[in-house]
Amino acid sequence: MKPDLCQPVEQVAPRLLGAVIRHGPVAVRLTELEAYDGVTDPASHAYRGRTARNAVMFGPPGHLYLYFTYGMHWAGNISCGPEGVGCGVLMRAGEVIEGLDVARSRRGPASDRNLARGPGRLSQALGLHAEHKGSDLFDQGGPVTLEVPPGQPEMIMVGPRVGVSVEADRPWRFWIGDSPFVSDYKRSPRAPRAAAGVPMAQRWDG
DNA sequence: CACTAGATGCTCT
DNA sequence: GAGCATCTAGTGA
Repeated sequence: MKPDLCQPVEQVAPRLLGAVIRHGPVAVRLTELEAYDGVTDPASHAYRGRTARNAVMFGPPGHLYLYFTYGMHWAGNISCGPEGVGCGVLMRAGEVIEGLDVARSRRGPASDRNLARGPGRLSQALGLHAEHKGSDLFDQGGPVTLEVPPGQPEMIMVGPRVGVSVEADRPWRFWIGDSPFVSDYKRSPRAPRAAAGVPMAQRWDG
């Protein structure tokens, strides 16, 4: 089924936990997602307006926004919000559930737990790169597809996003509470110290 | 196990 | 030129 990706992005992100992204033989069940909103969120690539890089986020919802960072990693997002609004959900981690042999060969010596734990690793395990920019994830004939099962995982957790230097306390990271296929929290060294009373992880109740 | 330094190149200012 | 929604390999315990 195709969920409503035009709800507020911090409501869409938890809704997509448990979804399965597939590229060829490799399928990954998403265990950890982060919301980025172009209007209210200075941590979003879309906050400063449309550019060549982030244009996919301003396009129709349900497309793949891929960006290259740290000189060697691709990170994948699901574009959200109506056309003209730059929102996205970062796929931060997942569990490889099909195509393990292919995923392992792409990931070298990594353990199975680390095959897709982290945005760069997830993209590498799936074999995503420049040619998949902008793919329609809900086009069954396209190279990369997303399948969202009805219902939601039992235990959803929420806490601040990993690695952002601004808005580092905003609790817009969501993950499946009992999954081992989830990142460790790491605060950006450039971010100011956490404000008092900000929980690193708490149960999410939609 | 915990911690950290360095790699590496695209994007925007 | 600065910054980056990261990752790996290395060290030390």
